[in-house]
Amino acid sequence: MARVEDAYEQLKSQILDQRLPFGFQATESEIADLVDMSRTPVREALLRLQFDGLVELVPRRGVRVSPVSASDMADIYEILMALEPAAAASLASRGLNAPEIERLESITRDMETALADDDLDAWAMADDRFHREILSLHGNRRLTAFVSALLDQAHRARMITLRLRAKPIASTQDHRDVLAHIVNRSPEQAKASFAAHRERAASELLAILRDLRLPQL
Amino acid sequence: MARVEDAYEQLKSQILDQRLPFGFQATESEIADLVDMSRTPVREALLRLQFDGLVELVPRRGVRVSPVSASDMADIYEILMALEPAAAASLASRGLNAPEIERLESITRDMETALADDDLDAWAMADDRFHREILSLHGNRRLTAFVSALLDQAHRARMITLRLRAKPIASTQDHRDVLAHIVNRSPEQAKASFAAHRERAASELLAILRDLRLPQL
DNA sequence: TAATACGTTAATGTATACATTAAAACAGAT
DNA sequence: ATCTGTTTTAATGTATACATTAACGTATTA
Repeated sequence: MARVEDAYEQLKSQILDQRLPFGFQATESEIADLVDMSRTPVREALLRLQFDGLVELVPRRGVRVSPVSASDMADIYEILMALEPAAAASLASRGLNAPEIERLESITRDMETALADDDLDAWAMADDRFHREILSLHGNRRLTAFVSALLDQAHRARMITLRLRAKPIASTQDHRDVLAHIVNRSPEQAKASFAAHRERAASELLAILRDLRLPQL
Repeated sequence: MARVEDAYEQLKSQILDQRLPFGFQATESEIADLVDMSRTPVREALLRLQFDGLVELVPRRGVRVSPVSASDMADIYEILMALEPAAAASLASRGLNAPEIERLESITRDMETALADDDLDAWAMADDRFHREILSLHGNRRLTAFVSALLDQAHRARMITLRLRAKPIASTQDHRDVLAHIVNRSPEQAKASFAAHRERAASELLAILRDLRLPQL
């Protein structure tokens, strides 16, 4: 399934970095031409992207890159606020070994460095890696796959709002706190601080989306 | 997409009621013959079932109906324990109108009746409907779709263990409690009782699976 | 002019033919 | 007899041809 995988990755990365912008529409044949293969593997890749929530296969009209509305983002953050703190608490209660701690430490340091350097792209990347590393350490494959898809869906909106808000000093500190609670094996505090982290992120993001009058990006 | 939908529904129902048992294997062509259509729509249906976690497309060996191991069930219940209580709390905090309450009441009564009649199949069906109705009332489409898939995955294991355990008196009372807390608009209590409900269900189920030495069903 | 009915078009949905490739079977050699 | 290399086979992966059908445009009529 090299072709399917290839089409999937190409299209996904183009959607995530907005080379294929919100609302972009095309027929299956056009997409097939775009990635230079037949409709069959392209269709399969598009179905996967639809499951990921990144495109919609609109009957008769072709494929549309899903817009991300404020209400979508609210739904997504609601789920993240339930799942991620639970995963963090579980990690805190099982405890991490030294290399595992170092992985999270390293990502957190990268984030702090990026913040100090005012490198928002690097900051966003480290932020993402931290969240994904927590999932990966937790090890529930279903949870990882689902949350990962949600993080991808949120990605575009976050990149848009990243430069429209104050420097993410608090968020960076949040990560530091969450990590400390996990390392200290304090499940309840890890959960609470992660929930607070997401709650802040959600309310900031939604406020910006609404202010911009971008209910539908 | 009538064919895809048809194949998907046929196969899904056959998997859920174990006419296609755990570990059943077949090639795409055999499945296509089974449902009397070409491989194309069948393949698409199988991909959906794979996303649902009900089958695995094993390269070169065909499609296999996913076994449900104790560890899979543990993963599934862990997610349910984070998401369902959150949904119940959210419902409790927004409040339900009369017809919405009546829907949940009616399902709960059905469950109590089934328990009194010793009709375990009817009981299981009402149990399932209660959980799905909570989701549906909550209205987060992503959450509904995901949890719904998890409930389907858990279905087979639950049906196997249903007759191997004591009558589900406590679970029935749990639903009654959760409903009361939602109606009373007590989010924290709704969340706590739902979590307790799932915790009990999970530990009973996992204990039976392990006792039966069915780590892999 | 507006509305409706009909024909055309273009997109997906489906079937099928073909290419690719991994596994199995077999043969030969050590 | 076993291991290895090769051949065969059979399954998926892919391309393509075809069927179906919804949308659009056009023409006719009220």
